[in-house]
Order: sequence, then C-alpha cells, then structure tokens
Amino acid sequence: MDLNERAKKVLQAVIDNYIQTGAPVGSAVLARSYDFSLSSATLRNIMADLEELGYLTHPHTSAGRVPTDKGYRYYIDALISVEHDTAGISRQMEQAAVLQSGEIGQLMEEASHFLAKLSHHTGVVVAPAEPEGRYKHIEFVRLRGNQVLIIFVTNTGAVLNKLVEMDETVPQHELNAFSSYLDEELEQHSLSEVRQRLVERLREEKAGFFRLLEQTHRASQEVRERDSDKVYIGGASQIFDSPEFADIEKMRSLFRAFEDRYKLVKLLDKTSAAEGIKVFIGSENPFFEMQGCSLVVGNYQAGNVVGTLGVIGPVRMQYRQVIQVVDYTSRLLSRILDERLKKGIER
Amino acid sequence: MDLNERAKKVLQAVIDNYIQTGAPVGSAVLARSYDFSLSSATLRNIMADLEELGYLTHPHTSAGRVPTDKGYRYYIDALISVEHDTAGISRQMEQAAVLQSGEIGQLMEEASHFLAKLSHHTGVVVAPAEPEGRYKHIEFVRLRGNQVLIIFVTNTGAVLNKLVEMDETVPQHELNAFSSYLDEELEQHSLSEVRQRLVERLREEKAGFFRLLEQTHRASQEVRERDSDKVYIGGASQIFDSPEFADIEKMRSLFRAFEDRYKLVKLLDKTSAAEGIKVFIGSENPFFEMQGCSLVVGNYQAGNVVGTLGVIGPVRMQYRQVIQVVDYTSRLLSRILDERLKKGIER
DNA sequence: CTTAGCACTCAAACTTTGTGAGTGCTAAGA
DNA sequence: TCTTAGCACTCACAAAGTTTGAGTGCTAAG
Repeated sequence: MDLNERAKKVLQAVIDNYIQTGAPVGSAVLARSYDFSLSSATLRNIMADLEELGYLTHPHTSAGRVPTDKGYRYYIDALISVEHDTAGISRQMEQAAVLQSGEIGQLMEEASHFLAKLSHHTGVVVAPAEPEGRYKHIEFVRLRGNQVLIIFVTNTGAVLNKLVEMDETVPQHELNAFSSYLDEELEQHSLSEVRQRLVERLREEKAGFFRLLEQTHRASQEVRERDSDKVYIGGASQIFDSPEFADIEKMRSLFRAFEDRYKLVKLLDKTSAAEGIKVFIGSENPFFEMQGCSLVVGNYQAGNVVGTLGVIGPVRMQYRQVIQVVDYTSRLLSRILDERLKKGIER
Repeated sequence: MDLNERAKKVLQAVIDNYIQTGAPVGSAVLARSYDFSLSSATLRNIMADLEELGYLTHPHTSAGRVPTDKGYRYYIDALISVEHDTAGISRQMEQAAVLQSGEIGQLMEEASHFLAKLSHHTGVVVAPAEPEGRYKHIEFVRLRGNQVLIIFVTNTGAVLNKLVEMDETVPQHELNAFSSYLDEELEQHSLSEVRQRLVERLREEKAGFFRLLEQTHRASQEVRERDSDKVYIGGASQIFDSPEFADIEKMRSLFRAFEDRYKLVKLLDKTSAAEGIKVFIGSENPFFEMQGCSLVVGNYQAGNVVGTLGVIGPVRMQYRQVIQVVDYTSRLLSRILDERLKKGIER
C-alpha cells in the first residue's frame, strides 16, 4: 500500500528474481545483480521491513526472501497497468495461431492447447453457456413409431439434437407441418428467446401440437445444458515441468481437479464476472484450495455469447507473459467467433 | 514352457505375492505363506532355476525375486483359460453399471470412467470408426447465399453435420428436392454403403445436382473422419496410486502419451485385431515403449460396427480382476449399442 | 533330492559432519 | 538519521559413514 519508491523497487526486484530462478533471493545477490547502489546490509533492512508488512517471507532463518501471495498481488497490480505492449511477443503468437477449425468443439480444444503451448502451463477453455447464432431451422425426423429426433439449426451452423419418445405416433407430414410453423414463428431469434417463445406458445396452445410443443421445449432446454459448459483442457502435462509440483501429492490433487470438470467450470465462471484479464494468486483462488496455484482468466465473446478461458499454473509463473497470452487468445477467439457470427447473420 | 508342476506353482505363488505386495518375494515368505511343504532352501533352488529360464529376476543380489515380462506372460496364459467365472464380481459390477446416457459420446465417456473405477487404473474407450445405424434422412439447410449445412441422420438417432460453401447459390426448394431424392435412394443403407453409392451417382450424374452431390460425398467422408476414432480417457489420475509410477519421469511420459490421442488410437487399434480380451505386458506393448505399462484390451461391437476399449496400468496389476472388468464392460457396451441399433431398425 | 547352517551381499534407513548462503545485530562513519 | 562494514549465529542441504536386516548362494549332512 504505502511503500516508498525504494521499497517498491526492491520488492519488484526480489519477485522478478524469484520468478526467474525459483530460489529464495538473498541480499547479496540483489545488491550485485541490480544497481541499487546500496549495500547488502541496507537491502537487508529494507527486506526486513517488507517482511514485517507481509510482502515477503523466510522459508527458514538463514535463507533468502520469498514473495508471499500478498507480495505477488502488489507486484501484479503495479504491473498490469504498465504493460500493454502487444508488439513483439504478439507477433510471435500470431504465427503460432492457426486456429481455424470448422467445428466449434475442435476450435476450443485447439485454443486450450494454444494457451498451454505459449504459456508453458495448463490451458483451459470453457465453452459458452449458450451456443452461438440464431434460430434458423428445426427438423423433426421420425425414427421408429414413437421416436422422434429433434434437430435445431442456427444460422452459424451449430447443430443441436435430441432424441425424444412420444406418447403417440405422429406421422411425418404432421411433423413437417409443425416444423414449418415453428420456422416462421422463431426465425432469427436467439436461442434464449426461442425457449421463451416456446413457453408462451405452450400456454396458448390448447390441442393438436401440444405434446410435440412440450417435447420441443424440453429438448431445447436439455440440449442447452448438455452442450454448454464443456471444458477443454490443454497441456495438463505441463505441470510436470514446474518444480513446485514435484511433490506427488500436490500433483495428484491438481490432476484430480482437472478431472472434475464441473468444479473447474464453477471456478472459472466464478472468477470471470468482469471484463479484462484477472489474476488469482494462490490462496486468493475463490474455490477449492488449489495448492499453490495461480489462475489467469479472461473472457471471450461474440454477440451476447460469453465464454471463459485461462491458464492454471504455479504461483511462481511468468505473469507478464501469461497475461499477454491470455489476453491475446481471448481476443483471437472473440474475433474468430465474431466472424462466424457475421457470416451467419448476412442471410 | 516346459516347467514341471512344482515350478509352475512356485512361479504362480511368486507372482501372486508380488502383485499383492509390490515387494520382491523372498524364499522365506514363500515357504511361510503358501503350503509347499518345502523349505526355503529348496524354494531358493527352484527360484534360481526359474531365474535361469527367464521368468524371474533379481533387482540386486540380496533381494527377493521379481517376475519378468516373460514370467507375467506365462502367468496370464495359464490364467486366462482357467478364469471365466462371471458370477460374484460381475454382480457387483452390474450395480455400478449405470451406463444409460442418450448421447453416444457421453456414453463412451461414462464407459471409460466405469473401467477406471472398477479396475483402479486408467480406462480408455475408442469410438467406433463408423457411427452406428443406417441412413435415415438427409437435410440441407441454406444459411447464407452460398453456405449450406448438410445434416445426416441415422435410424439410431446419430446426427452428423458439415458446413460447406457452394460455388453458386442453390435455392432452398432445390435443396429440398435433392434431399427427397437422396432419402429414397439411400434409405436403410449403412454409412459405408452410402458413401459408395454417392460415388456411383457422381459418375453417372452429368449436370444439375452435380456440385451438390460432390459436396455431399465429401461431407460424408469428412464427417466420418472427424467423428470417428475419438478417444475417451477416464481416471488418468489413478496413475498416482500406483507406486511404480512414483518416478516423476515415468508419470510425465505416461500423461504425455494420454494427451497424444492419436498415438493412443493407433496403439489400441493395433492390438485389437482379434476377438476376446488381450493382455500386453510391458515391453510386449506393440507401439511406443510405455514405461512399465500393461494393457488389457477388448472389443465391443454392435452390428458390424466395432470399437476398442481397455485398461492401462502398471505391469504389476491385478490381472484377474482387470480382465474381468474389461470383459464385462465390452459386453455391456455391446449390449447397449445393440439395443439402440435394434430400436432403430424396427421402423 | 531336500534341508539346515553359515558366510556374504547390498539397498535402504539413519546418523554424523562439514559447508556456505544468508541473516540479525552492533557500532562506526557520513 | 540513514548507511554500511563486520561478525557471530543459524540452518538446510549434501556428502560420507554406519547400521540393519532381508535375502542369497554354497556346502555338507540327512
């Protein structure tokens, strides 16, 4: 909070050095490597102060200093405002960025690997809660007497489907008629509007298509739940390269966490309320205590569809770089999705 | 090969014990725990013989015996023929087996977790190269001037789709006409037959639908490649519970292997030519050297659609149990798929 | 052919010792 | 009042030494 200029610089130097080397930073190294024109003894005093204020700690009496979570927090808050250079590194990313898969799931998968590759940690992408695009067409295919397959198509080419069992046999031509009816009724509405409209129609409709309408409505909801919030994890094995996870127990709990996709979604969703890139350091982590993990999260969006993506790594990570990577990737993904959307909207 | 009865029993006992405890088996333990009515000295002699023949080894001079891959091989070959009891354990499985997801991808995902849970190792399921079911319906949806979404539906409710860009604008009513034409032409054929027929039509057809037919054919192939051979991995973190993978390097290479899905498919496919359950022990492993891993693989099938599934774990695994689990799961999955197929076929 | 006995081996666990990076404190200098 | 040299002290880590005990191979007697 109220640190004088000199103390700030020392803190920054300690953290920089620690992030680089991973070893506790001693006063001598500090005096040598950075030109404070101060002796190690003075630096020792300053570091002692910083420790008192809670920004640094001691692993043990005669070791160098290590940043606390609070220290990292300060470091990053001071940092983020400064950094917005997207020139050099960004170009390198541009080259690596060949995200052009047609299928949306595959695109997200690739994005997660992209994050992992550039950040050297684990990349996570959560698919949007709502598929992109607007209602374009519905199709009912009768399979067996009572089985009907309901297929929703959006103008961006997303296809959602659900198999339902009807109480009674409905002939195909009736299904077709109903499909045409809905096509007119729902055209160009977003999927959440579609669900709403279906409810309204359900209230009005007395007979005839009632059962079918009901099933369609239910399908529209289930399909949404099933296809949304999918999690794509890329480069989980990067964890092995972080010496802080050398401890088997830590590693195990992390991998367990990765397998529990549901919790992961919750975690990321919870963190991603606001705009821009956010960083969660160690214990700040809002959900389960991911041992010594930091989280860099961002959003991507196209139209009113919003998804989350981020990087999970050790507290000691190269925040500058990782923040840039997440930032870049979120923009990239937004752009790609936006293009798909636009293509679909011109009709 | 030509072991006398006594030697066989000793070998079996050594391996049993080693699988249980994980520690090298000494002659004293053997004499105590199993009633050979032989002294430890005699057992030592027998074990020395078995070592000479390559079934056992020494980690170092003064340690107990450990089975070699060859030893395991012998053990399993002698074992598999014997075991076919599906009574006791199977019932327990039956209870745990609540695989009833509607969506096929989800079903496979669940199956992989089922395998992992019961075997206490990592479960793997490879989706069939060809989706189940027979051609039922095709739908063309025009999105934008030249963009057309092609949707295949099978009689089991599988939905495959591909977005294509046409050279010229095709009005929706023409698309509908073409769809009706194909529906008559292709009804009830398997998807591989469909592809073949499309090629034939391509040869004959001179004008009109030619471009559309071409695109449809291409889509039918791409869709197949994209949706097939997906790999579902369940319980990768079980690896942490095997002390043999305590070595970080081993663990890393395993997780890397899991991330490289393509290689995994190759591996499993290569092993699954024949019927029944197969076991690959350590170095027998036909593809990359998965460090100290054994592989228990089986097939599942419905109609002429065949997929592979299996368990990956340390060489020291409870083969009896794992074999049963794989066997059971493959039957279970076959049955579920078969039912889906039948439901679809009665039209 | 089996077995008791015995010397020998060697990994793993524990202990000991040395080393050095780093600290905190004090007192002198600017 | 702030800075700095000096010095005693601390403590993780590594290397070397020590102990322990499970287990072997061999031999000679039953």
